[in-house]
Amino acid sequence: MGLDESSLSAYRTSGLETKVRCKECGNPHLIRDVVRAEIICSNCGLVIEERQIDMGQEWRAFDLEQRERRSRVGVPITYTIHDKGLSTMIDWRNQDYAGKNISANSRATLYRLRKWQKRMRVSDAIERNLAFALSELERLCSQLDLSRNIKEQAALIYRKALEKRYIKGRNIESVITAALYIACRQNRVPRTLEEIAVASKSSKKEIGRNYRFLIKNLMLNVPNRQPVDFIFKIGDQLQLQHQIIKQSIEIINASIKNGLLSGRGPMGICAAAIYISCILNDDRRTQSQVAKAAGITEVTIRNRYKEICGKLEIKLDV
DNA sequence: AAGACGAAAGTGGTTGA
DNA sequence: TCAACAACTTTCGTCTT
Repeated sequence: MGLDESSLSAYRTSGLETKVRCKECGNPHLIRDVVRAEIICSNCGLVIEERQIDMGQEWRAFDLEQRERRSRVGVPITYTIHDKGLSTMIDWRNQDYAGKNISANSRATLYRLRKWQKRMRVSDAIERNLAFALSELERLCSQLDLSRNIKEQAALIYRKALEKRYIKGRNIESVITAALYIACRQNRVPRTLEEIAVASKSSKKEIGRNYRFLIKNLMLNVPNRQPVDFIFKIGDQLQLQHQIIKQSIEIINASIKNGLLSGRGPMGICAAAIYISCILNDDRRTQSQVAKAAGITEVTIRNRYKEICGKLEIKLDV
C-alpha cells in the first residue's frame, strides 16, 4: 500500500491518525478506520488491530455475589423474574407477634436489621434496573455492530446516571440508548441518532431528549460531529477508491478553513465533498446515490457543493 | 428516461425575550 | 413559554444529457 506524503497529511489534519507505531515497519503514522474498527499502517498497509473475537464474558462483576449470579455455569439466570415483589419487610412497630413491647436491647438490633434490609432492597432495585438496561445495551450493540469499548463506555455512563437517581421517571430503554449515542459521539464512531433510533425501541425525539439531559447533568464532554467522521462509512457504501476518499478529506479540510462549516450539518459537507471528489476523479456517483448513502437529501448536497465549489474555486466540467 | 436543478412550502430544533 | 429563525426536507415542475 504505502501512502504518499500528501495523503498522510490529509489524514493527519482530519484527526484520523493515531499515535501507535507499526509493529512491522516501525512507521508512526497509523490511520484509524472507525467503521471497521481497524488501525491500518499508512506505510505498509498492515492491519494492526482488527475486530477481535472476544473470548471473555460480556458482563462485568464487581463482587463475588455478582460473579456467581452472572456466571453462565449452571442454570441461566433470569433478570426479569427476580424477587417477584415477594421480599419481606420488617415491621416498623417495636412489638413482638403478641403485641408486647420489645426490650431496648432487641430494639437496637431490629433497627439495624431494618436499615440493612432497606439498603438491600434499594441495591436490588438498582441491580434489576441495571440488568435490564444492560441487556438492552447488548442487543443494541450487536444490532448496530458496535465494539466492546463503546458498550463499556455506554454502560459506565448509564451507571453514573443510575447512581445519581436520574433514571427515575424515565424510560430505561431510551436512557440506555442515549448513553450509547453519547459513547459513539465521544469516540467519533459514525452512527447517527437516526440509525440508533431505528435499532432502538424509543423514538428519536425521546433519545435526543435524554441525550441532552445526560450531557447536562453528568457534565459530559461530547465533541461536535466532524465531516471527516463519516468519510469512511459513506466511502465504503459507495465503494470509493482511496484516491477519492483522500481528496474528499482535502476538500473537507479546505472547506473548514474557509468557514463553510458554521451552522451546517457535517453530513452535508461530507456528502458534498465526496460528490465533488467523484466528479474530479472521473468516477461519478449521482447526487441521489451519495444522498442515500449519507442519509440526507439531494437538495442539501446541491446547496453544499455549490457553496464549496464557489468558495474553493473548483470548476467542474459537467 | 435518468439525472440535475431550483423554487416553494413544510418540519423540527435552537435561541432569546 | 412562545415566537423568530436558520438549516434541512419534501415535493414538484423544468431543463439537460
